[in-house]
Amino acid sequence: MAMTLKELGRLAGVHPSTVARVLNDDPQQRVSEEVRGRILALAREHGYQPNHLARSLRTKRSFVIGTAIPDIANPFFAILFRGIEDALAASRYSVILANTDDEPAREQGSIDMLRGRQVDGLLIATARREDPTIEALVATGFPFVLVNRHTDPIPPNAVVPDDYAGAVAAVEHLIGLGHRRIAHISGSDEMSTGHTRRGGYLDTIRRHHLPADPDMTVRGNFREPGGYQGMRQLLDLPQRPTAVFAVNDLAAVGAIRAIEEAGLQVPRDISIIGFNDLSAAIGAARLLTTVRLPLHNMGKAAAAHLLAQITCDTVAREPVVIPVELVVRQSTGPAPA
Amino acid sequence: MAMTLKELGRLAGVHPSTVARVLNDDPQQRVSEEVRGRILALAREHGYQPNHLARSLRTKRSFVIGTAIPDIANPFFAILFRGIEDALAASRYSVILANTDDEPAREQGSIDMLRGRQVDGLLIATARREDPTIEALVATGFPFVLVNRHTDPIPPNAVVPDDYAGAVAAVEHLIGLGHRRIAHISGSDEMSTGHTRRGGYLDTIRRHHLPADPDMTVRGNFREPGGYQGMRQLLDLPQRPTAVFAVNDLAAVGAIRAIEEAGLQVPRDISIIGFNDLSAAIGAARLLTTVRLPLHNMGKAAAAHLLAQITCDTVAREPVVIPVELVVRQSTGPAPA
DNA sequence: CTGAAAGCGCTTACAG
DNA sequence: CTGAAAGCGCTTACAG
Repeated sequence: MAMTLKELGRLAGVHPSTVARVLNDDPQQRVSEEVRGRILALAREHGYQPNHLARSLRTKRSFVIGTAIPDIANPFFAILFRGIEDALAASRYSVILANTDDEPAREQGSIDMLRGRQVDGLLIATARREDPTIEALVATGFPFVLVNRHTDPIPPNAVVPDDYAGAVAAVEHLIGLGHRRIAHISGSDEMSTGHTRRGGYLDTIRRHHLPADPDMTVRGNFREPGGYQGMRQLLDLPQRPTAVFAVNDLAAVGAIRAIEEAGLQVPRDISIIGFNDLSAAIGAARLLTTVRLPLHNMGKAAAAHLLAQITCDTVAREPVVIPVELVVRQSTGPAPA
Repeated sequence: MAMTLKELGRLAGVHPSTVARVLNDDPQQRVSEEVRGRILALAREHGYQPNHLARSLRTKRSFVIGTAIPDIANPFFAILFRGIEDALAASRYSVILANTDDEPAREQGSIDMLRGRQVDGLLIATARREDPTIEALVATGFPFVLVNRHTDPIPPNAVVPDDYAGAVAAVEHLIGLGHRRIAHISGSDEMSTGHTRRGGYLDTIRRHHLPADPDMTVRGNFREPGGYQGMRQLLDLPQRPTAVFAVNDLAAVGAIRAIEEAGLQVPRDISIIGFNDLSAAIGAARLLTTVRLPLHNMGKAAAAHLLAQITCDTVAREPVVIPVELVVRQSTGPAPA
């Protein structure tokens, strides 16, 4: 049986509301030192822990944030989530996590569940560019922020990577190395990340008047097997690319596997560049040239953005676009002669 | 403003308790079809979601489980946690996660925070063999289960890998390949996993009358850099081992990196075996011989064990020991002549 | 079949 | 400086 204010009041011989005042350090009204000391001692002795449920019901603030994530077992989202949890814990918030496996019905179900649990706000990493669930959420005025992926057009309550600049930097790096047949293993066009990176790739190819052969873009899925399959397709082309921009590191790792299986070498025969820089998490990406995204920081920034919205009751005016940075390692090199 | 029972009652022209009865499908007392239909329609129309806070306060069941994890960004714990979340979600429980970074003070703080939030039980993946925080928790009678790591001696409310059998199988595999100088890169002896695996290694070495040189056990830390450093130590030995049992896959990957950096080859010069089988998560472990632990299932089993304890109000009589299985891949081979 | 009331453990405006 | 009361949104035993 957990200790309550009422019981503590009984033991101290005072009214429960007096106990509440000293335990909450109520700035309005002073309590005599004698009573305060007695209560504090009793609370410590019995290890009193306030019941957050009751407090939340009364104050209408739960200090819990809900997070919808495609899959916490994916290292990308695990690191993002760690950033979120770190920032939230520092502000005394807790987080309830729901995995959606990128199924729209589960995104909807998770958001309903989380709101039923009276979370103070939502961090959503599952947005598709067209997302009726999120459109409906906007209409309710409930506080939330989109992280990593945004709906179209980008709303002010979003914290996302600079996908476009990153894609441009990646492709220009390859062009700078002399490559002209540059392919792209894309993600899904339903997500802003996949769509924007593909756009950056295409624009850069065209701006440099390189061949924009439709065969040079193959569809992956943000995961290792998608990169592997995509690369196999590219290797089967009559004229294969000399360089590939993969939508993320996992796809790049899959592509490298396909290349090595085909008896070719990276970067001697084909250069590969990824996106995110998960080298610290996935050993296979240790030597990968990539576009570094400060993932843990992006999580912290998203949490901060949401807390600002909740506590200041203001709506953000601008999305936060996280800068990315080219990291040249050993998977890219000069175009073969 | 969220819809409440009271408001719904007002709209339907009935008492709030009647609304509660139909929405909760109260089996005790029947409600007329007419009233029931009216209420159901209204609830749907207004998207009524019950307030879990209020319900939990009243019923003293929050349907929330607290989980203490060293670091969700570590793929091992991310996969374990995914199993936990899957099992919990299937039973309509939510989970609040706290990262402790293996700091005892944060384990204590997390458990206090979680209990303050009135979770129905705790899943603890941060136990040390001697753990005053957990000892104190036992004394309170609060429901919890230890997962992956246990306090000593192993309590009934634990779900852990068969560390001992796995270590024995790993070392016997190496012995079967003809190795006699077999080293161990250990984890920490403060954790049951590290301690038990080291015990299994030593016992097996001795049972087969192989040299049990103290230099053959080096201390790692369950992570890649620990494996790397440990292997460097082993390579510096006057007589280096021909095979190494690493406490887990991450350490094994680090060991392989050290071996390759030294210009040697796996398994031609040195065989390496890991533990866990994270090959699906970390590409670098793709070809690693290891002891497979069904991690996702262990998470599910731990959650089930806890839910049984909560709903049946019975205390488990036996710990659950998850069987492990040797997976032979390409990092182990015959001892060099 | 439905209403009225009590109470979960807090917070907080109102008295005195 | 402290008490008494109301109320957050539910559930549930008690009436009728």
